[in-house]
Amino acid sequence: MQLTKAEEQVMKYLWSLEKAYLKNILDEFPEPKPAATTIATLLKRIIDKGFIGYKQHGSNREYYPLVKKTDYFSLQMKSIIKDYFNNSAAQFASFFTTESDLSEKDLKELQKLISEQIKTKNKAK
Amino acid sequence: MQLTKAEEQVMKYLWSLEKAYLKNILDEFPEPKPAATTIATLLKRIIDKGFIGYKQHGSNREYYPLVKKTDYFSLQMKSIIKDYFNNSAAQFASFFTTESDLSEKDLKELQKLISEQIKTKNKAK
DNA sequence: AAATGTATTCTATATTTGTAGAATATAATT
DNA sequence: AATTATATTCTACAAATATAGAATACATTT
Repeated sequence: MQLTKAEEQVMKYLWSLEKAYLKNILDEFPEPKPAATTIATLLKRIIDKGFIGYKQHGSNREYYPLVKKTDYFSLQMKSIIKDYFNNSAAQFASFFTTESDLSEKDLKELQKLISEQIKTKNKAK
Repeated sequence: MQLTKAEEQVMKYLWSLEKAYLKNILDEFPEPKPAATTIATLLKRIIDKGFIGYKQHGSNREYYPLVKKTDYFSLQMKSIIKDYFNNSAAQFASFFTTESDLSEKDLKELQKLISEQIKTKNKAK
């Protein structure tokens, strides 16, 4: 299941905090802050969706992500690639490298990475 | 402004048709098709958001995208990269190449593309 | 133990989104 | 001219989402 925008925002704060009490998350929000009950509602919904867990400490809970940011991100990417590139990661990659306007330094960095990837693939054989 | 899921679906059909009357879009939908008025409502909303234009032909309209699919996609990517990669396309690219599990053939293809990119960059100097 | 700070749950409302019926309008067909 | 096909607008309602007040509960401080 997917997170809504508001839920995602809470997730993002939690990912950056790694673990947090309601208060800590509320503190992250810029003014005008939402009501604490709003955060509580969102936390509850995110828990129901299985993205957040918690440890009970007295009457409070210490929340922590159950899904890694990169994993959640991967899902989003897959959905975009499916929608816009006919499910082809290669097609996406080629679009991305030509359109993203990376600097020469970035491009060379990328080349190195890809070389390593290819090496790893060959080793696996 | 962003499109909602239902609006995006209509956009996708319109992108693939390039231009279309309501009927043509409706035809693209698989069974069970939505009501024609539903499509009409969505079209109107998308027009208000500025993503679609039209030419009036008698009482009908021939709709066409005002935003290219790749541009719309780029916006989505930017938003994701901003959210998950601290606004660094390079960071994203490196994550992507290591995580996307491209085939060796795809990787080599990518390398070629990037080489060309670098060449183009150098020419521009 | 009373007061205070914080969190949680329950409940509720406003807004946005998805969906479509009814009424209306125009063009093409009979 | 009447009928039919199609599209459009207006209106409406249901579901999902965003937001938060009221009531309640526990822990800490006084």
